Amino acid sequence: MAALLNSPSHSAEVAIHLQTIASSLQSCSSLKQAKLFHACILRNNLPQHLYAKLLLFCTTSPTLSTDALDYATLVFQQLQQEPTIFMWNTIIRCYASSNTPSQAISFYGSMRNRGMKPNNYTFTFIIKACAADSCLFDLHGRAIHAQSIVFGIPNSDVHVYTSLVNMYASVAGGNVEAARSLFDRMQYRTAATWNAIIAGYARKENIKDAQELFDQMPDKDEQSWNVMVCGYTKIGKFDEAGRLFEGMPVRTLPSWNAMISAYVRASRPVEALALFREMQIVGMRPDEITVVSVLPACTQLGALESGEWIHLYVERNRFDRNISVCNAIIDMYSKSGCIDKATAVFKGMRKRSLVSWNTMISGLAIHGRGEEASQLFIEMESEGAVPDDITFVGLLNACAHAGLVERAWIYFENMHKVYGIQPKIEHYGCMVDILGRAHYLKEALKLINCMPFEPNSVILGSLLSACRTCNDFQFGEKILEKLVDLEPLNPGYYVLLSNMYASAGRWEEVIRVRNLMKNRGIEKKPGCCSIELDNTVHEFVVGDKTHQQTKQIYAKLDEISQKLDLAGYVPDTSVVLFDLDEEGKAQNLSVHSEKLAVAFGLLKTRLGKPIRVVKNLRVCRDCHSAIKFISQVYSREIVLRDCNRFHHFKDGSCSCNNFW
DNA sequence: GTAGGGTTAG
Repeated sequence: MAALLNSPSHSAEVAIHLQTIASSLQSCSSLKQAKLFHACILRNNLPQHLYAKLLLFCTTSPTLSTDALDYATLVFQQLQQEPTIFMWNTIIRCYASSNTPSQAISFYGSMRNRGMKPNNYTFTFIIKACAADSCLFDLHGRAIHAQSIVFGIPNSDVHVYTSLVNMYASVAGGNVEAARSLFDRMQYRTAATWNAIIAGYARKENIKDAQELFDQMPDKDEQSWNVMVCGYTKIGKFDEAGRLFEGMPVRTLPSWNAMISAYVRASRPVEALALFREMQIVGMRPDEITVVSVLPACTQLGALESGEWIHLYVERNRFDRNISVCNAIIDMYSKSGCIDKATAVFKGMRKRSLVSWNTMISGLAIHGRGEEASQLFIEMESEGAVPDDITFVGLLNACAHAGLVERAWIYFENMHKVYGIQPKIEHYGCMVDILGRAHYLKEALKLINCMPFEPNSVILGSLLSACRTCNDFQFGEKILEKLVDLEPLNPGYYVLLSNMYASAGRWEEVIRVRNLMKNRGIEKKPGCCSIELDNTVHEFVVGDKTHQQTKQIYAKLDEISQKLDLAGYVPDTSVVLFDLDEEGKAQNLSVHSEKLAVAFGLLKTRLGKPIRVVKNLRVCRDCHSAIKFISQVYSREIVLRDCNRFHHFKDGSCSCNNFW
């Protein structure tokens, strides 16, 4: 090829090489090579049909990069002659499955303007584009269906009609009934047609019709089973899904991926990880999708060891070129307490998406690294990334966890003024939170009053914590009652209310609230802590005695308690809900899930290794103070994730500066 | 020389 580039263009010589070029293009594997061929075509003034080959190559490489797509577009736009229908189809097909399907429709528009008549291939591609985006469907879906009839596509065309069935059945604003009536009128159907309509029913959580068609389907293929598995997981019927999964003739990679992602979506990370391990035992190799699906399971659990293992797997298999994979790893590390590792992955990425920046900024925020988050935002802008509303949630959270009131105001005002993003209720929530923590209760109220939304439970919740910070019990009580009205089944508010009365010593009120809960059948969500050791997650609730090593754990607790006494720790009994005497309260505190998990961590890990604990609720005030002491007395770094943020305990203090 | 359906995303 290089020889062809340099040699003078003798038409005879070129003709000899034509065949070579055409066949090489098919096996050519990099964009760089494609460019070389392009140069070759230009240099030798080779015929137009080779451009078709070139386009085809650029757009069918196994992982279609945006670079290849951009390049193909350039080639297409610079064609000297009018493109053939094949070329139009090639470029449209490519955009239909890209992340900008609207471009496919634009190209179709130009094609029509230039008088080119679409064929059956064209329709499958533009229908696919409409199926990918509900806005596109709303704008063009039905019109394109009508045009297919105008241009003479018969309903015996199984490809076009399957695409149509899929479009109506899958798009958010479509309807399965329209898809069904097309399906019923089709002369020929393939497995793809059946799967499309069954998936449509399953997506709409109409498992009955899905199952009925599945039972009628003549030749089921592997995908048919996957569709049903997904359908059952979607409505929470994991037993049924599991039975299908176990019983299907062939379990393909998507089958495993479907089950794993379903468990993760249902917040059942333990089962997701178990399946992930099982698939490797049976010799199924995880791909990028598996990894993106399973990583949030590690994130949910704070299961750092499993997460690290997956990171290693990603590097070995070169999945780290995939932006989504990296984003999931960054999120896993930052939510598992390793913000520095998250930063390292972020820095190592060759290309980043908006999600990458947002994930990193939110990660820094939950670790209280407000300055670094702000710095990253500057870097983000200098690299030309455009922030969205989620970026600002991250930035405001960063200010909240670091107590940066002034900076928060600037972001809040600029988001509309400079970036044209209307603040949503979550942004107001962040601001109320920030103002409240800084004791600006009046300003917080003022902001709520001029907000264009009705205050929801999040806003009221932030206001409530502001009342606690400012010790305004009367106002706090009012807000709480409103919250209990707003969400009468949320146990958290009753507990808060009860706590508030308890700390004021108003025990009759405490009993009244607790009876209210009882009468309404509401149970307090039990606080639960988990700690991962040797790839196993151990869970503890208050006063837990179910662990195999309970005896040792309680002995360790005794030892801790003695050492803490000597160090000057005094239990903060104001946090106890019940009307116990002081000794009883201290007893209750000493077996909180946080302390059990930390005791177990001290027992089972060697000196110098940080102890990582995850709590499902907010960390208790007394445990927070006790763990500070433990970090000093035992010279141990303890990283605790609660439902809001991270606490890094070291040498007797915590990274949150007592803000949480 | 192009086609249809299933699995991911803060």
